[in-house]
Amino acid sequence: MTIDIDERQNGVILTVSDDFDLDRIADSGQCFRWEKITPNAYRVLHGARCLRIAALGGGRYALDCGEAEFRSVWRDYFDLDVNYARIRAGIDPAADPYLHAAAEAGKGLRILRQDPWETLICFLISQNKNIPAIRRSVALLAERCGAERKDAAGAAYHAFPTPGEVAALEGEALRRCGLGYRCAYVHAAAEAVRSGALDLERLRDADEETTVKELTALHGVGVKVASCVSLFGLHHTDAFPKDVWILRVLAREYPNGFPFADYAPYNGIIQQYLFTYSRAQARTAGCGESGAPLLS
DNA sequence: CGCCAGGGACAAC
DNA sequence: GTTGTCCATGGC
Repeated sequence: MTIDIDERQNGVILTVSDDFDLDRIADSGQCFRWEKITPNAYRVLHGARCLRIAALGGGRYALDCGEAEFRSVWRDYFDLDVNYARIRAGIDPAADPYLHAAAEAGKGLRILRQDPWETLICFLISQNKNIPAIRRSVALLAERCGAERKDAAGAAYHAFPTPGEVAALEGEALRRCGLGYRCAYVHAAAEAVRSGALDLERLRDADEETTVKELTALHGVGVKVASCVSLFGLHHTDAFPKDVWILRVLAREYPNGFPFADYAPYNGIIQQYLFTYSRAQARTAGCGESGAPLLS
């Protein structure tokens, strides 16, 4: 696997030999602030930053940032030092044809290294919402209290708000972001991070048991949301969030249990293939499968 | 309109 | 430990 950078006048040209499909990542339910701006380009909002990235075909991408910013920020964010094709190759099609099909269908997915604070708030908001509704609430929150900035093209965007900015919001202002009963959860989490009572950076190198224990101490954070923060915000690639779609797959395809030992420490990446495959199949199958009961 | 959503708190067994 | 109910709101 190789990545190459070619600096141009208004950005860089990135060439990647590994899995990297912008549409698959944007629709994977791990990030909620990617905006599709043309059929093959996105505006990617990450913390206080914004990047335009366009797929040119043949593993080439145009990014509107300088080489230094690419090396210090975006290379890490897109997880470009991890070889996803090699991880997919570890799936034995004979041993698990279903997972193999899911990984083939999900080829191009990567687990972004998002900011843990932003990830915590996004997944706190995510509970009992569908993905379009999560996007909407997160965008409203950023518009409400995130600093207004300009991207490289001069277009405005809002930075993801800081813990202090969210903690300072009045209850009514939070409620207008469509947060419903999650308002108190979001406010308390912001205060915990602002005050230092919760140190997310310290969890980067913590084991999974410690991570889940500390995160679930927050009101409104259960094991599933904690696992999402772990996987998408702390890059603990073995974390395995179980939402309604994954529970459905586990019940239907793995009635005797999922073989986690076979894929450690990449069960989180495997989980992402199963998640997107499950949702894609429900959509193509029409309304038959999607409403199926969770068990049997 | 009714059902569902990248769930979790809480009470009741 | 497991199960049922409720939560506020929007997508489809």
